Amino acid sequence: MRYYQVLLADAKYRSATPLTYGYEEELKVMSIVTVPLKEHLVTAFVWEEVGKPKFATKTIKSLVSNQTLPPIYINLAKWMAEYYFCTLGEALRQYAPSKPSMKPPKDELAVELVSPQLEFKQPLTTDQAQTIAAIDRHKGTTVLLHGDTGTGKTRVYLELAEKVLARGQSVIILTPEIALTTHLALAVEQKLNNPTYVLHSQLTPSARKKIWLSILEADHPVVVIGARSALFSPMRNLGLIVLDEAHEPSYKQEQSPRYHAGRVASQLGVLTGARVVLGTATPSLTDYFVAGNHQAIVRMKTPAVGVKHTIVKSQIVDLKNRSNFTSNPYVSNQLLEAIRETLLAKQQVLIYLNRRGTARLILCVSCGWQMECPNCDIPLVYHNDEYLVRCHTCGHRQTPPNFCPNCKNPDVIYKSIGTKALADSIARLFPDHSLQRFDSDNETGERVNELYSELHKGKIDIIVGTQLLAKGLDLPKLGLVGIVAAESSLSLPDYSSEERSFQLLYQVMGRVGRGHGKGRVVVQSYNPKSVVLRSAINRKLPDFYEYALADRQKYKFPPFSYLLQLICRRTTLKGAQSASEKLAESLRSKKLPVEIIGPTPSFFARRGKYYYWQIIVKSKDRKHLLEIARATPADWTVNLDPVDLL
DNA sequence: AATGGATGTCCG
DNA sequence: GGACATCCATTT
Repeated sequence: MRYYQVLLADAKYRSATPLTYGYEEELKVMSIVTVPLKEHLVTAFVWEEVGKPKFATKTIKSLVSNQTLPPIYINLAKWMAEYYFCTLGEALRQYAPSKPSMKPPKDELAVELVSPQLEFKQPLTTDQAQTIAAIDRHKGTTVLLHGDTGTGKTRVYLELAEKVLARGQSVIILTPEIALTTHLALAVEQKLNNPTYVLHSQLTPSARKKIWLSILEADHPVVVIGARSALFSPMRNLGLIVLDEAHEPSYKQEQSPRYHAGRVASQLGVLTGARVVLGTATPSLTDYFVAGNHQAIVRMKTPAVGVKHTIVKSQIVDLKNRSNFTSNPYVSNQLLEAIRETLLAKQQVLIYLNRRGTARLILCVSCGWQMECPNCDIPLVYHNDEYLVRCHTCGHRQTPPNFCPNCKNPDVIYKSIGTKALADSIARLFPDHSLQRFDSDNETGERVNELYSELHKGKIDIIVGTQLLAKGLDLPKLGLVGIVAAESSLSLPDYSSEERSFQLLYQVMGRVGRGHGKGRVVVQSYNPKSVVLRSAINRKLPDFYEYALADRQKYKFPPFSYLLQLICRRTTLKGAQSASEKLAESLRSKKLPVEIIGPTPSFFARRGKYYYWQIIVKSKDRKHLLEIARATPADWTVNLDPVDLL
C-alpha cells in the first residue's frame, strides 16, 4: 500500500491541510481522485506521496482520469481562498468535475436552438481590425474592450480566439447568462471549426463530468463557453479569456466562494500568461476606473456592417405631470400612442420596468421629491413595522413625513409599480396583440431560449419585462422601447443603483433600431433632468462616468475603497439586532484603519423565518478587511467586494 | 446554506 | 420536558 496526501475539493472540509489516504498503485502528483470523507464521497487532488502514517487511513476510492490537473489551478485556488476569505476546500470545489455520486446518471434534456445570424464572411470593419491590433499590442494582462452596442464585439472575440487557437492555445468565453451560452456556442463552432464545449452549473452532473473530462484530456486546443463557473475548466494551455457583457453583476458569485469572475480571470491570466478581455458597452465604474489608470481601455464606436442605429425619436415623459396619464396610471398617453403606431407598423414593442424598484421608498407623486439620507444621498427606506425611515448604508433613521417638504402635498407614496399589474393593464388596452410578461432573473435557460425563439419568429408583439431584457438581445423587429420609470430613485437604495440604472437604460435603448426599421424610445421619468437619464438617452457615456466617479470618491465607495459586507441571520429581530450590535462594537474596539458602518437591517430584512442584519466595512487596504473577516463568527456570511449592499 | 451533535433558551 | 436556535468541532 502507498500513501498520498490529497487536497479535498469540497466545502465540507474546512481545514487547509491535506489528508492522507492509501492506494495500491502509484499516482502522479495532481491526479484527480475520489475519496471517502465521513459518509460521503468527494473529489480530491493528489498533493504528494508520503510514508505510512501513524493513524488509520481510508483508501482512495477511484482515479477519475489518467490526466492530471494543471498545478496552476492549485495556486489560483489558494489565491482565491485568501482573496475572498473562504476555505481552500470551498475554492477547490470549483475545479471538481462534479459531485461524485453513487446514483446512476440522469438523462439529458434536449434544447431547440435558434441558429445564430452572425455574418462572418463580411470583412472586418476598420474599427474592428484596429481594436484587434490594439488588444494584441497591449502589454498587460487584462484589457477593457469598451465597445458600443452593435459595433461587433462578438466578431472581435472570435477573431482573437482564432489567432489563439492557431498558436495551439485554448480559449474561454464567459457569458453572464447560461441562456446566452448555447447561442454563442453555435456561432463559435460555425466560425472557428474547433472543438467547442459548453460548461455551466445547470448541466446534469454526468454531462458536466463528461465535458470536464473531455477538456482535461483534449490533446488539441479547445474553446469553452459558459457562465462564470467555466473559468475553472481544466485547460492545459490557456491563451485567451473573454468576459462578454463584463459589467453584469451575475459575474459575482453569491455563494461561497463569493468571487468575481472578472477578478479571478485577471488572476488566472497573470498565472497562465493568457490575455483577458472584458467586453462591454457599459463598463462598471470600477473596471472603467482601473483599466483607465492602466491605459488598458480599447474603444469601439463605429457600427458594424449591416447594423444601423436609427433612433428617430427619443421622447421623455414627465411622470409628475399626471395629465399625461389619463388612460392608464402607469403608461402615459404618449407611450400608448407610440405602442399603437409601432404595432400598426407590424413591429415589436418592449416595455421595460425597472423592477429593482419594488422598494418601500418615499416619493412625492406631485413634485417627484424623494426622501434621501442626509449623509449618503441614497434613498431612505420605509419600515412599516417600526414606523421609521432608515438609510441602509449608514444607519441614519427618522420618522416619515406626513406631507412633502418640497411642495407641501400630503400625497406621499410608499411604493412603486408591480410588473403583473402593468402587464395586465397593457394587455387590456391591446387585446388583439399577443403580450408576454417576462420578469424573473431566475427563469431557466430553456425558458429564456424558448422566449428568444418566439420573439424571433414574431409570435410576440408586446413584451413586458425587467433586467433580463437588457442582456444581449438582438431583435431585428423591435420598433419601440418604452421605459416605465427611468430613475434610480425608483430603484433600490444602494450605492451602485445609479450605475445599474445607467447601464440598464443605456443597454435597453441600444436594443432598438438594430434591424431595418426605424427605432423609437419613450422614457417616463420623475426626474427628466437627471444626469443618469440624460447621459443614457444622449448616449454620452463619459458624462455619466465622470459624475458617478466623483460621487464614489466623495463617499469613499469602490473603486476608492474595498467593501466587506457581514450578514447576520437570526430567527428573531432582537436576536439579529443584538448579535450585530455586539459584533460591531467588538470590531470597532480593534481600532483598525477602517470605516465600520451600521449595524443596519438588511434591505430584505426578513426572508422566510429569518431576520437579517448587516455590518458594512470600508477600507482602502484589503488586508484590514481580511482581518475583520477573521474576527467574524462562523455563522455570519462574509462577503468581500459585494456588488450591492442590500 | 456545510453539517451533525452538543449545549442553551424559551415556553407551557 | 420538548422544540427549536445557536454554538462548536469536524477530517485522513
